[in-house]
Amino acid sequence: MKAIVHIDGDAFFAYCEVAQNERLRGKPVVTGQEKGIAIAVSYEAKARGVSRGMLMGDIRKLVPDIIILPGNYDLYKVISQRMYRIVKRHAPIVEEYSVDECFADISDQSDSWEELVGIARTIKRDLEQDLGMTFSLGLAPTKTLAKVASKWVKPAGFTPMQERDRENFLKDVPIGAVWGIGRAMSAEMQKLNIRTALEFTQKSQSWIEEYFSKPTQELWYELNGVQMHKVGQGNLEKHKSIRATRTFRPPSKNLAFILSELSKNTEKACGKLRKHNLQSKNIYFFLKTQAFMYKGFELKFTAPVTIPSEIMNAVKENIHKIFRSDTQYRATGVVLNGISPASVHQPDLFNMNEKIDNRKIVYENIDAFYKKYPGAIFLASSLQAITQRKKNQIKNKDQEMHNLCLRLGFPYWGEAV
DNA sequence: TCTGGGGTCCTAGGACCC
DNA sequence: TCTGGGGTCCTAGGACCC
Repeated sequence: MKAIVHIDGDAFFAYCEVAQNERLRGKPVVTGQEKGIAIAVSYEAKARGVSRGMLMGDIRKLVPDIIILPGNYDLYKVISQRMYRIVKRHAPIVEEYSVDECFADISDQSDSWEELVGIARTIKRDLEQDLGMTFSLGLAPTKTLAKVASKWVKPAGFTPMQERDRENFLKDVPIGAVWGIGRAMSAEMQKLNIRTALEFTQKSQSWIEEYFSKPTQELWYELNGVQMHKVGQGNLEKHKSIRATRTFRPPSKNLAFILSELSKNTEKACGKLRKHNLQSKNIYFFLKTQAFMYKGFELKFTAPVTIPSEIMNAVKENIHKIFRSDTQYRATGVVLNGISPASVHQPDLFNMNEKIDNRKIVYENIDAFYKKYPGAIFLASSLQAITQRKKNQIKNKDQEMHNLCLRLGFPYWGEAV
């Protein structure tokens, strides 16, 4: 018998804060102070009308005694790792799906449904006792059904879904609420007169194969209780790509400004790359137009890179392939693909290693310095992006550090680096 | 919701090759 | 070789997720 548990932390970031500070318990709490919008909302705050994405100013008006906290992502990560450890005590196969969610395959633990339910309950009890916060769990024959089940009762819910009650659940699930059905697919389903998950599952296999592509076909099987997606044991640490993007306002058609935004994003992405001791070979950079269209270009390096100025030189050479001076852009982004551990050093033919190594040493120093004074160092090519923020009166940590940097007379690191 | 940021996976269609 | 058919590889962009 297939038995998959889906485990979902309730308003995870908010209750991590509560678990760390008992005085917050029972009070309305939101995180996201540094972004100015609510990122996580405790159920006490939800009960009083606060929702995700709401502006902090509006929240204060609505709930004067609200507790607003900045995100503490290191803390959430530590608690997340404890969560995985607890689940792994009871299940051999655990997929770390996101910081607050995981799947566990307990199929082989027992042939009795009652016992499987017992195991899931034990996982829930241990999580809540050890971590001081609540979780919602679903137990079902496939991952997709387990997702439906864990959402059924929230917060602190536990919902077992056996094959025989599957249809009873699915008749009340709007098709757009199913994991894997987004806005576009949802609209298509409406056109085909499919409103609920049950209606979708009742279509014939041949009909599904005619109308939908692979991912949606797999969803059909999953919702019909046939496992298509195994619980993988992948670790979130192994990323395949690293990305940095930023939206700016107002939109711009100024090439120099856009290049400076790309430079900023490149520095950010490379910082993350070096922090994880990785290197990248394929770098994709893109512009996002005001009309939400993307135009991008992929740079392929023969030897892996970790250093922003090398990338920016190539970006500048190629930007004209995607940039149109008559188009307004609202964001830029840089994606590092082809990632490998930095220790795998590819010797290159032209004996450039010495030069590269010197730069690496400089950047090792920069990374150490950055830890002490976040935001204090950046490429000269990022300068315009930073001064633009000043114009926009955006007060944030970066800006403060920039001012501090000016006051203290730190040098800017130019492209000579 | 006129729309943030960081990820993954899929696919149509172009390039290239018999 | 004005022109068929079919395979493979690659990439830009779409769709979805948290």
